[in-house]
Amino acid sequence: MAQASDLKLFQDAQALENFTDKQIRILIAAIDIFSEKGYANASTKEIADQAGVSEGNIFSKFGNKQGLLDAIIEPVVSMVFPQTIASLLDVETNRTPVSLHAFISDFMINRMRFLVENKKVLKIFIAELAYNQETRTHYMQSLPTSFLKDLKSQLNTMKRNHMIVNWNNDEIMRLIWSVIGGAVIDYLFFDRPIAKIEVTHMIDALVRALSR
Amino acid sequence: MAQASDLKLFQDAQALENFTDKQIRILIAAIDIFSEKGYANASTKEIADQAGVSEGNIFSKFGNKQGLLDAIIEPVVSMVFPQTIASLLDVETNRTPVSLHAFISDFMINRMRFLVENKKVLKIFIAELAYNQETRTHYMQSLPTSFLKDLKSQLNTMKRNHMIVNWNNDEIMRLIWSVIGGAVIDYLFFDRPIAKIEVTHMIDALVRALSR
DNA sequence: AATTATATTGAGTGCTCACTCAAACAAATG
DNA sequence: CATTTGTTTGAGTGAGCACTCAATATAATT
Repeated sequence: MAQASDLKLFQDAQALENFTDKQIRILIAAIDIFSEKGYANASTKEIADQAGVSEGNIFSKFGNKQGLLDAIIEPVVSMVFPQTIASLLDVETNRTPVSLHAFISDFMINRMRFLVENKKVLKIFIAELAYNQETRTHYMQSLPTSFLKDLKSQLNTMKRNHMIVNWNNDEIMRLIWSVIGGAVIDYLFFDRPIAKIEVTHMIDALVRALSR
Repeated sequence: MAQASDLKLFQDAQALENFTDKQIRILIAAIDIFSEKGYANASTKEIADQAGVSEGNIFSKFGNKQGLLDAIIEPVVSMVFPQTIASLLDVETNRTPVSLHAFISDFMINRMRFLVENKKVLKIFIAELAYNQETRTHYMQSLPTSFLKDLKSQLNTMKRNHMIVNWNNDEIMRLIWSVIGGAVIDYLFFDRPIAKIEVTHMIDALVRALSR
């Protein structure tokens, strides 16, 4: 069911200011339908009907169908990565060098909260990434390099202090996002709730896996 | 680029016997195009052109567009899971109880080989699973319960012998397929090759993470 | 060679789609 | 109230889509 709370990300980004009531209803309906059947399988007529507005209204505000998708996805990429950096820097300033456990649990808890708050929108984003090469390269190149640099310098410090395994940074990062991603997909696509104890387990597992 | 080797799975399944040369070319073209832009964004005209056949030929053999997708995906579900069972039973008969390391490394190496051999077809399958709810429930319910039962009984044995952590089986299995899946997605969707050393690292990481 | 069976063609069909645009409506401003 | 500015409408349009089918080519059988 379509809900105004699916717009959490837009509120945070103060992106709703230039939208009328009807245009917001279009966004809600589009998020709902895109997340159910995928962008390519959704028609603008269907979205307009569910939103209770005329089809033309979609185009006068968003230009075309792709513009509607972009309006939904843009806040994801413009907020996910900066927020993650912020959370990392926060850990870093508290303790140096950061403990592996603190590093991983902060990262995980932060991202899990974000996930739950933006379920449908993230589902659309992930599905679209899986679906075609163009979208993939387009959005991945916008992944800020500063984000990756901060993460990697953290890992390098921990390696120097013999706190973690001496793998490539890419491998370490992949292991972390694999474990998070597995739970995310289970939650988003197979409706399996994530219990608190499971998050604890995943953190412990990652700490054991990466400790040296 | 479209290649006959993309049909590996079909050869294994002896599924090519009832196909003519032109129909095989249709399959190759469809695998190529579906994996690039997604099923919903591909047109039958486009597939026919790339295969160098008439559009009608697609429909006389496969009935409709969905039938073409089914013909591509069916061998995946009918072979992936049975093969995995076979590999597991193979480990089991060699040693009882199986060592955690043997269990995980057999599982991983087996699945990695399958992955590399069926890259494009798996990409289509995964993307379609991500894209719409219907496909997801349709294919997941065909996941043989015997497969899961065998896996879980293995895990229970290892738990009884205090070889692994005392989590829910679902959690343990999710951790394993998360780590594998992360590498799979990196390989399939972001074209990152998987080095041998990385597989070793992943196996070690899982053993450390799950050992008790 | 004649006949039957199967494979392939490609122009044609109806339908759905994203998108347009002139007109109607509403809100704000002087 | 009059005018401007912005919003919303919905019938209409052309393009592209999956799919049909009668005709033709090819292969198999007798």
